[in-house]
Amino acid sequence: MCILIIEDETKIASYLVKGLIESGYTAECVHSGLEGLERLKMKSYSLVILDVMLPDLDGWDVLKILRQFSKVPVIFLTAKDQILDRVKGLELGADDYLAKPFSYIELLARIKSLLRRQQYNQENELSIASLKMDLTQHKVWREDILIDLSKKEFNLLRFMLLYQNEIITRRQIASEVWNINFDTDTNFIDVAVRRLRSKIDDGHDLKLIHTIRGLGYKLSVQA
Amino acid sequence: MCILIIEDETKIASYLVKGLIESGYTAECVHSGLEGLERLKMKSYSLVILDVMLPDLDGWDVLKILRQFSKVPVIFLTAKDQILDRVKGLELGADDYLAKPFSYIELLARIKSLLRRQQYNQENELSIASLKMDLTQHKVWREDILIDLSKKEFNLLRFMLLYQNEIITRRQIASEVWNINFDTDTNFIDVAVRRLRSKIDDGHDLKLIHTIRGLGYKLSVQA
DNA sequence: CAATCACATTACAAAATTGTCATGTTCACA
DNA sequence: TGTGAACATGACAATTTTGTAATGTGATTG
Repeated sequence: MCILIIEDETKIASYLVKGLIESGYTAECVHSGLEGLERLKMKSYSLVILDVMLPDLDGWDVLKILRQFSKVPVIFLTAKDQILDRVKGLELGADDYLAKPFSYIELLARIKSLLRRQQYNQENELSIASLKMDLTQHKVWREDILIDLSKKEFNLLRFMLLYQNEIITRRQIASEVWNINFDTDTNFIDVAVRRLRSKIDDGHDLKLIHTIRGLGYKLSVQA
Repeated sequence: MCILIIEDETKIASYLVKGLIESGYTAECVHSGLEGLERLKMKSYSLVILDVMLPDLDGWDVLKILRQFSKVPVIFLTAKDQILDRVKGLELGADDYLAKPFSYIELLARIKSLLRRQQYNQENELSIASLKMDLTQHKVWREDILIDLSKKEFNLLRFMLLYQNEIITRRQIASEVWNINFDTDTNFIDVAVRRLRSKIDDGHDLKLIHTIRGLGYKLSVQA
């Protein structure tokens, strides 16, 4: 949890660093936009607090360049009555704003909430056609409709998505999804596939799970 | 899915770009280490194919600098009999190797597998003390021992981890984990917490789930 | 074209999950 | 110190998930 502060007013900067460290974060501070970008390229931070008024590049430019290589959340510090600039910042991809002078308590609350949102929303998606899986939230949609899958169904579908457009054998499925590395005489995989189909393919014209006779199954748009 | 090729032999480079594009990837190519680093700073790639023999910086140096700001998977192209260098590359964080001359089919297989591993392993962890949760793999450990949680138990624990060190009320839990936004007269949350405790705290001296009498619960090291 | 093989489908039962309730325990305060 | 409120715990039942087995269906092959 390291926070980078880009702020040229040393009073404010050291006040922030001190406060954040007391609050349990690691905090570093630089006093110009270029220095800030340099640091951000070399090290990964959890969050950036960025002042608009800076000696070399201004905050907007820093943000614009930053967004070309990083999605790190940014809290902007703007002067009191630059409300109009909010639009500008939003377009560039800042995540939050705070007008100077600001209350430390409020800043801390925003940091907390931003880090939490960040952690939660790190999108980690697998998809094919209209089928989407969010690995982090453990959710699946077909045509944007949320589908409730059981644990085994979810794991099976994740495996199929990972190997989409490739034929996967029952043996592979048994090994990866059930951790069973020998052949069984039952058809539990067929049944599992059936159940998955009933949830993601039944009622749709475009089927995604295809049977490859004699080999196994394949998740793909075309059979 | 954009792949960056850093390779000074233009013949090999253009052969690779052509092949990868035919295989459905987007591919870009630069002919020196410095150029490569420049690109990698400015844009995010899914994978890098990096030749060891380069005109300015050699592959090892490129990798060393790259690893300071990026975790992008790298496949190394080394000359035939530099087996010893494998160790060197491993230490620096390369993900795979291929000895020149290489077969395109083999390269493609390695790319596929690397991208897959990458997608699967994007670690997305929440943790406190010896308790770890991997959101992507949907797994939980205490003291590195895997713990099997039910869906509700997992969601409850995720919520607690997200709000660790803060007091969370039954009302909040009901809302976030059960999507119940009114008060019920039953104690189902108490029971759920009990079940979670039995899996993550029972048998450990250091308890992580604390009751805050009159308010709710708190996940933390200190009560 | 019939026999067989591979897979689909359904039904059933075992196991796991989840919510409810009754009862036990602990804590705070009178 | 005793009493009630707040919480813990264990038992139960409803529900869901999961594996097994029997039967149905369609494709392939001799």
